[in-house]
Formats: sequence, C-alpha cells, structure tokens
Amino acid sequence: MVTIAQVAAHAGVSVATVSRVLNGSDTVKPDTAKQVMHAIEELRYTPNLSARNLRRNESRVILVLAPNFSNPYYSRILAGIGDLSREKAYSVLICNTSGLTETAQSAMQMLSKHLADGAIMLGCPQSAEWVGEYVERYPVVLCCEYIPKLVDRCPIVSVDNYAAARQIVRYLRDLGHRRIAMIGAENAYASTQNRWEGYRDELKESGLACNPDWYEKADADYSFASGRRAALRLLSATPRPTAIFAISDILALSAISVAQELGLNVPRDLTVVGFDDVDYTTMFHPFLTSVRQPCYEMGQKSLSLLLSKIQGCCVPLSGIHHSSFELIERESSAPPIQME
Amino acid sequence: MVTIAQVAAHAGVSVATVSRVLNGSDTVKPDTAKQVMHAIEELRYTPNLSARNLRRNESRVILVLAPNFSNPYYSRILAGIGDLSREKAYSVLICNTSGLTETAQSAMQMLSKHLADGAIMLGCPQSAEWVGEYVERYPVVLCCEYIPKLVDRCPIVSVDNYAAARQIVRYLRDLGHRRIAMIGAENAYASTQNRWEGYRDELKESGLACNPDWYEKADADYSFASGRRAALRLLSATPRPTAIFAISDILALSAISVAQELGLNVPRDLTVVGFDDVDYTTMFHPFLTSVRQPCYEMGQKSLSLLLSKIQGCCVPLSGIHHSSFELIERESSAPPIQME
DNA sequence: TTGTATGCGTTATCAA
DNA sequence: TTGATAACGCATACAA
Repeated sequence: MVTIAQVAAHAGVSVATVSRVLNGSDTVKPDTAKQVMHAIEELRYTPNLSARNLRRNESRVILVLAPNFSNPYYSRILAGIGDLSREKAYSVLICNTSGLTETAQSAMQMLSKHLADGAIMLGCPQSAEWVGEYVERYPVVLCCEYIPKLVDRCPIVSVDNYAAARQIVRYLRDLGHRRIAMIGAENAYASTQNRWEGYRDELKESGLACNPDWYEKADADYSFASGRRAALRLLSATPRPTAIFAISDILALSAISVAQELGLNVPRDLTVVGFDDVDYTTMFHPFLTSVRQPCYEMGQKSLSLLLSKIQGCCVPLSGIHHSSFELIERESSAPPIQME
Repeated sequence: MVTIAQVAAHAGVSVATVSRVLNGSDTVKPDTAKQVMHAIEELRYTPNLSARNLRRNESRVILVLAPNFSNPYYSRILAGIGDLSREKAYSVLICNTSGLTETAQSAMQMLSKHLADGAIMLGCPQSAEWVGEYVERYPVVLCCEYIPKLVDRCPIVSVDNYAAARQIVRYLRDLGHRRIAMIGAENAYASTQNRWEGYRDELKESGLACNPDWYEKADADYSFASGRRAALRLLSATPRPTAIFAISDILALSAISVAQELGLNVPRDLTVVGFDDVDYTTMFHPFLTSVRQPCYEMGQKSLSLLLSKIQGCCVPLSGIHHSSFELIERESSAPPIQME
C-alpha cells in the first residue's frame, strides 16, 4: 500500500504539500504541483478513505434502505439516487430490510458508526416510530411513504396518493362505472391508507356505494398470487363490480388474469386500473391504465434534499414534497357494458 | 459524538479495556466487562468505523457493480449477495455502471481507496480486459459473465450457457421443429456468445439448417422494443421459423407480442423459449417456457467465493463455477403445426 | 509557498 | 487482568 508519505518522499516535498495538491489548494506553486502529480501517478497512489474520513469526520456515503430492490418500483428510485450520487461524488450503501425492523435498525447504525452521512428510507411503514430517534440526530429523508409523527421533522418525497386515488375514482365514475372495487394490501404503508381514503371519499362525494364486499386486500408484499386471490373474491361478489382499482400494477395484472380465466373480457366486461406504471404495463394486451409515478426523479429529489441536510442547509426542508403523478389511460379501462 | 475515551472515563477503566470488551476479548474480568457494557449503553456509544477500519486495514464492505439494478435478473442476484453479506457482517456498496467503462473503473477504485475489501462484477463484457489489473491486486469475483483472459485468474460464477443453449435446441428439435431461430443481442457478453455457439453447434450436429435469416440481434440492453424489432425481422423471413429461442425472457415476451399481432398463435403457430425465468413469465398466458437460472444462489455463491479470497483462502478458487440451470416447459412451446 | 507537528478514534503491543 | 502508548494515513493550524 502506498501512502501520502511515500508520495511526498518521491516528489521531494512534505506530506502537507501533497495533501494540498490532493485537495486542490491554490497556495501551491504550479511547478511543485506538477512534481507531486507526477509522483502520484508514478506510484499509482490513491488516498486511503478510512483515514481521510476519520480526519474529516464524514464518509461521503449515503445509506439507502428498502424492503427489497427487486420491485422495479424501488429499483427505479435507486437508479435515480445512484446516478445523482455519482455526480455528487457520493457512494451508495444499500440495505435490503425485507421489511424487518431489526434489520433496518442495525443498518441505520451506519450513521452513528460514521460509515454513512445520511439515509434515505424507501417503503417505511407508518408504525416505524423508532425512526424518530434517527431523524432527530442524523440527516434522513423518507421516500414513497411517511410516518405521521415525523412529518414535521424530516423531508418526505412522495406523490399525493390521496389525490391520485380520488382522480382514479373520478375517472371511473365519469366513464360510467358505479360499482367500483379496490384491491389494497395488508400493510401499514401510508400510501395504502391514503389511497383507500381517497377511494372512499371520492366514492362518497360522488354518491356511489362504498360496499365492503368491493374492498379486498392482497398480501403485504403485493405478490401476484395474493392479488389473484383478492381479485377472485372481488369478482365473486354479488353484484359484481364493473371496475377495479388496484394499488399496484402487479395486482392489477393479477386481476386481469383472474378476469380472463372467468371468461370476462377486459375492458369490455371489467375495467382495471393499476398504480406505479412500471415497464411491463405495456408488454401485453390489454395495456394497463395506470398512474405514473416519477420514480427516477423521486430518487433524485430524495438525494438532493438529503445532501442539503448534510450540508447543513438552513431553510427548513421538513414536510411532504409532492411529486407529480399522471393518470395514463390505456386499454384496460372503458365504459361499463350496461349502464344501470 | 461519543468516543471510546468517554466510555472508558465513564466506566472508570482504560480505553484498552473498553476496546477489549468491544472485541470480545476473553481476558477481561466479568465484573469489569459488565461495568463497561453499562457505560456503553448509557452513553449510547457506537464505534467509529472509519477509525476502526483505518487501524484494522479493512472495511467490511463489498462493492457490487452492475450495468443496472432494474433488471430483475440482477436485482435478484443482488438480493442473494445482500442477505448473505448481512449474515457475514459485511455491507454492500453498489455502483450502477450503465455499461460505462469509466464509471466501472472509478467505482473499482474503492478497492485501492480502502472503502471496499472486494468486488463482485455482474454483467461484465468480454472486452473489459482492464479488469485484469484489479483482479491481480484485489479480491474480485465475476458473476453471470466472464472475460476469457481472466478465466484462470479469478473466480467466476455462471450457468453453462453453451450447454443450456444446446439443450434448448435439442428440446425444440425433439418437439419436431426444424426451422429454429434465435434472438441474440448486440453486446459483448460471454453469455450471448456462448448461447449462440451452443445454438449453432447443436443445430449443426442435428443436421438442421443454421440460416443467417434466423438469427437476429436485439439492442445491448435487451429492451422490449428492440426485441420486437428483431422478432419482426425473424417472422418476416421466408420460410418463416417455427420456433424462436430468445436469450432473455423480455425478448421472448416481445416475440410473443409480435407474433400475436401478426395473427400467429403461440404455441400453435410459433414456439417461443426464453431465458432466465424471471417472475413475469407466469403472469400471462401463454406462460413462458424458459431456462431457470438460480440467481439468488448465484449471488450468494459469488459472495461466498469473494469472502474466501478476502480471508486469504489458500486453495485456488479461480475458474468458472457453474451453477445448475433447468429448462422449464410451460405453455409457449409445442410441436410445430405441420411437419415437413 | 512550504514544512512541522498534532490529532482524528481505534486496535494492539508491551509492561505492569 | 489491566493500563499506557504507539501506530494507522490523512488534513490542517501554525510557523517559517
């Protein structure tokens, strides 16, 4: 291993001078700088970041936690974080929590251990109030989800799930649907709850029934199989809903698959709307009507806010920063076949 | 920030003793240890890893590079690496290279900068001979792909792509197909080349034609859109192939989508076989016949080999470690409608 | 413009 | 069983 001292010796200067050229100080004579650069290249010197970080008391590492990174939704956000972080000379440390509090907590210790300067939490359940301890002491940004008690205490990046759900229901109502069902999930996400509230409120204000038989939950992991079970229950209800709003595209696809097996044509006999607008919504017919979330940009915005906090930005950054969403109409939605 | 010195003061012992209990030394009197533990909890002390890493000359961080992490194939491997790394008390630093050499190279510098103890490279093109410099000096494992010149110099984890391709062609031949096409990709991956060679050789040994009109390339990124273009060219050939082997599931799905638009029924009029067996192969009919790769396990095996190298394992680990694959027959393959 | 010297928080060697 | 202390490699205050 080659150290700064060896470079100094090789260039015939002091370590301080080498450190200066390394850090772009302007108080170094061009000639000396050139010699030092030459020595650096000749010895193929690269600074030891453990030492530098210890001295500077920073790590230039960002911690990103998510329940998983296999979901294209999270991996797209991760891409946004990763690309911007490289540009800003930060590295990204990831932790796949599998939804486990203990795993998340031990990962967050990277902050107190000085191996990360800040953290971005994706998919944090509302119940995770323990996060408050970290939010108080370290730079933390929540992305996608939020924890009610922490809304005023840290930046949050998310779409307005309540508004999006209302817009979907309004869209379905305007198409002529009156029996509108929803597939939610067994989890503690704010997004799940907010979408349900938007669904319920818009239904109510439109004078439409909010029939408990028309609301079913998939498993916490939004799995295709659990979506199928939920859809099957929904499509067995009497009277049967004419439209289904699913809180994720996978769940929407599972509803389409069940409908088809039941001999129902989508969208003629059943309208299905998804959420997230991931890639495979346009790989098969019917192409899925869905709400697009700007995942990549949300990742970038999260990192951007986090870096502001790390750099000690003085303007208050806390609260929900809403990203724009867009209802994209495709082939899986249409007016109901018979108006009542 | 609370340091080991403060803990020592609070517990009325020396820093050496605190360090001892921190590192599980057995030469500490149980009573003293208890006092120290108490002080640690009281002050909520966590060790500064920059300092520890500097002193120990390690980081307990693994670097993982991939062209992207949005592809479910890579994200599944990442999950395998992540889960095992947590178990082994390592952290995972990721770099999304976007296929750019420069980005990959700068990420690999994390090794010389002492911010990572080893690296796992996913999706490395055969042309990346610069990797040799790192393989010589640091623990590196290649996963999925390999670089011919480095085969004897570092561990490689991959399925036997050549054998898999031959098995697919044999399967299609045994079904009765004689006009077998292939969709490859415009990239420098060993997997792409090996699958092509397997396809070609098995065709030849079976006495079947290896018609250049029946081999088309999608873009380097295996995009659905480029797969459609390749499939369209293939299905415009005269005579038209009765079976298509695609080197990824996405490409296979794109072929099915084009076939359907051309009024062809899969598998009646056209057989399609994919590769990788990602989740969405069973979300739509026809369910896709594909070759399963044990991605999660491949991630774990890669990390396991890497840790052996890091720990200075003396048995030679270099060479290709083949993971098993499995051809899974589903609904997209069948005998051709008319034998010739 | 450059060099000397100190300290960042930890581990580990050596004495006691 | 414990304590004092010297590194680890770097950045920087202060001197020159």
